[in-house]
Amino acid sequence: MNEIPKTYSSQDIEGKWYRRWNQSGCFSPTIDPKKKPFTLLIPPPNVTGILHMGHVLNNTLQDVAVRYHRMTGRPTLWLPGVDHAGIATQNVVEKELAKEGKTRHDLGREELVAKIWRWKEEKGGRIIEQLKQLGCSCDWSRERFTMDEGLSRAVREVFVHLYEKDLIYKGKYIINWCPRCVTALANDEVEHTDEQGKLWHMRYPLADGKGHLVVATTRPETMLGDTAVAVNPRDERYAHLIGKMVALPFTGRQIPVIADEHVDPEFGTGCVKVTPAHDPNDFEIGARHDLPRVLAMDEHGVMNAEAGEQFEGLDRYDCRKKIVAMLEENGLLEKIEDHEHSVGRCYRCETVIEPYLSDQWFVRMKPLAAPAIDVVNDGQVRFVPDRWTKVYLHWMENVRDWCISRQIWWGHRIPAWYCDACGEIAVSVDDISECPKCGGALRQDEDVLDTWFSSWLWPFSTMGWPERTADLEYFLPTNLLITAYGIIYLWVARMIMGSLEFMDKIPFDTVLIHGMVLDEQGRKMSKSLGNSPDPIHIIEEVGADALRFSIVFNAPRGQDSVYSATILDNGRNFANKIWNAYRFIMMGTESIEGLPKPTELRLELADRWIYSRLHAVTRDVTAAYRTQRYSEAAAMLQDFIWRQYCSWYLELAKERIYNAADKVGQRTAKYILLDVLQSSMRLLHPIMPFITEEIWQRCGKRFPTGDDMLITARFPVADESRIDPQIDADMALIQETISSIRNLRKQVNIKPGLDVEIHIRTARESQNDLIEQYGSYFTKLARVSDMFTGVGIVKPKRCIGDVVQELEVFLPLSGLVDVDAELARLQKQAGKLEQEVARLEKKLNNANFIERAPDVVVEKERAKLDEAAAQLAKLQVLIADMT
RNA sequence: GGGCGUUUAGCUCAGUUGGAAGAGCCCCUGCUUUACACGCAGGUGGUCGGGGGUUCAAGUCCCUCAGCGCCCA
Repeated sequence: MNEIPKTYSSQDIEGKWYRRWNQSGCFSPTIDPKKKPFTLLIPPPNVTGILHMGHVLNNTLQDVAVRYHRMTGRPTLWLPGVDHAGIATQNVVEKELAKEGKTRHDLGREELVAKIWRWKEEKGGRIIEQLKQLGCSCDWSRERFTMDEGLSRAVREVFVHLYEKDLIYKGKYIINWCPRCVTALANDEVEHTDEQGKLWHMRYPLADGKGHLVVATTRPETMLGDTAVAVNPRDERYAHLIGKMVALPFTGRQIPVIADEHVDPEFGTGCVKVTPAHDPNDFEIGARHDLPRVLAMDEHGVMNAEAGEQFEGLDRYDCRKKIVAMLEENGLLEKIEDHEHSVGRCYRCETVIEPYLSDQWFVRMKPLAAPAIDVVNDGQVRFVPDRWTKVYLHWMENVRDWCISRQIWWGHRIPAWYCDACGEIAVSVDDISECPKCGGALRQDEDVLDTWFSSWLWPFSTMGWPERTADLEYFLPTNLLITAYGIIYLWVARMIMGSLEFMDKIPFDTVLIHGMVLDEQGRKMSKSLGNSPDPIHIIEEVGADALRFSIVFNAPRGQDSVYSATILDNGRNFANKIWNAYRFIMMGTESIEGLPKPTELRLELADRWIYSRLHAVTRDVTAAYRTQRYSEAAAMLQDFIWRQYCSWYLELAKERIYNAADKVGQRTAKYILLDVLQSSMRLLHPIMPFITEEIWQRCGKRFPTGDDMLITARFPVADESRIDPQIDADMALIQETISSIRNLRKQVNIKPGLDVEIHIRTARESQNDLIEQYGSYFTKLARVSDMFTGVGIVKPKRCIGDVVQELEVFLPLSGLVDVDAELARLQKQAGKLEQEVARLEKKLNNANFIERAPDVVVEKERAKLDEAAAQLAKLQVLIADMT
């Protein structure tokens, strides 16, 4: 048996098991109408994505959920896929083009799209392979891509459906515009940071020549697009100005002073310049007051003819300089203040976003939001932790229309056609070439749809919709969605709306929101910072199991978690510990023939105790898995396997394993070691799938369970009748006494190999019986050669002592004792007890406490006081004897 | 500006219905004990951010202040 290596090596094991699982078909559920399925949808990663720590956390949690539920016998589906990530993917390919000195316009639309497809086939979806290395048990036979034929069909169906219901419209609106990428951006593609800027206070002369007013702005160049000045209607300072005209400097235009509720009188001067074409708030003010929209800039951020001759052709920042200089010259600059404000930048190229008025397609969100609010309010869809419900509802109740068009080529082209002859706009699921109205030629809209416009259909498009499929019938609504809080609005909320609109069903009933993985400095891990370690390197070094365990252990429910290399030690060490427990059992039980029947076992205290603990941990871990408290499950299992099974049970079992004279004892210990190990592997499998499968398979040769593979084996069911408080208490007394003896030995530096004599004064006969019956435990774990126990036992003359529960433990000494050190130890212990006693006495002397606290609590406190007082008295005797 | 979260051992963080605190890592001591030094045994270490309140009793509920973080505007 020496071929079992001393150190666990994940290298050969992980790939081997992944292939076997995959080949066995167990990742694909069998549809069984009699059984309730468990279904989980992957948040599709980008086709350009590579695995980072956030993915590791997100997908490990999903795999834990999936593996747990699969083991409970439910047909379990984890439906995987990737999305086409419009802007990101096109950018990757355009960058390659740029190296050749070309732009997309050199290739043309068709060729560029073909090139991106080729890139996708060759290099895209690498993350899928990486998820496999992590151990994700997705049903790869159902893998989807948002630009698959079926999903593309779904996108068109939805577009047409919404257009026909007047829920999609085309219009001019302010959107996030990147002048460098020359496209609209989704909200999530804009990164906001607080930056130090300036607030310019500008004087706008009144048209009647009677003075001026002052407006403050962070973007002076936008004044060229101003079409009004707004004040709050309740602001008495400016009431007299409302309705007057202002002479807008440098433009020759006169603009009105208007009153609008949304103006904050406290901000700046209380007068706000209104630029409807260049600011989202101003756009809304403009809409309310029917103001003209002057677009003073082109799509590249360069001032256009509307800006006036002297500014046309200037870059927006050059224009800003010029405006400020001219204001100064003309005495129109009141003052400049430092001002910290939020600046939006393109997440890809970091160019400052320009709020920009342009022609875009929108989805009307209010009508879709209403039912999606209801299903959350009435509990059909539940967020975990609950506080995210408020975040969701707040967004939903203030939802704005969704800009779905993007000025790029990679994605679902908008299925709208324009007839130049008659001006008709036709929308169609299938491509059309003739105007349905006049028969004239058509040209298709150049834009593509936002990637989220396909992602929001994910719950049903992946299952075959618009076809009516068996999958849809069986698996929808799905059960659990696990995702980070960053995409509650962008994805989660929209899926709820989409599913209700198109399927008339909720997409899932539980949404588990987890935190972000931060680096050691508390920063979000991101590609641009380059602060995420490569999880694949980690897997190659310590194994996926170690990574998974560490990350789950470290990620409490709903909180951000910090990743650093040191948290990996925990998982790696734990894997190694499990491996060595297995190794010992195999080596130790090698020569023991066969297995006893359960009825032939001769159970002793430690056996009953480890089963009591096993059933308790099974109960608790089951509850944790079911309620998505995965880090708690990890902690409970580590404590059970390491602290209880390895440190106590396994050590105690050694005596019987090595005692060939007692066959029954030997076979009993072997049986229980194997039984508890294989049960533990079942409990731990969802979190550490590879090592548990490997060990469980190897154990199975000696301890057959009838199951083929652990991945599909039954998850243990707790038998609470085997959780025995009396056994637990007896065992605790012995454990504490052993710890006490070890402490005493250490106190006087007795060599670990040396046997000692121990005297124990007990409080009751039953305790004598217990300790004497299990004297061998003391021999083994505390190196006790002779033990004297009894209620009336005399304290040895030269000894040190300790108090455990109601027991007094004495260790006789032959040599000298360091009296001072020993006194210090006892006095420290006594000091703690004195505090405890004082505290409890105070409490119990409080009439209010006795009167108002529940009787059980009072009784408990009284018992605590009795025990503490008794212990203290015994310690004081020991101290007195020392002096 | 609005909202949410967070502040517990040197570090990273647990702590489900209120009954005086735990883990991992670190640190100190001893150990090649025939599973494991990625280990074993023993040990040090916390006025649970400050203040106030409710309660017989608060890390746990309420108010307030401060720091940090995130989301929305």
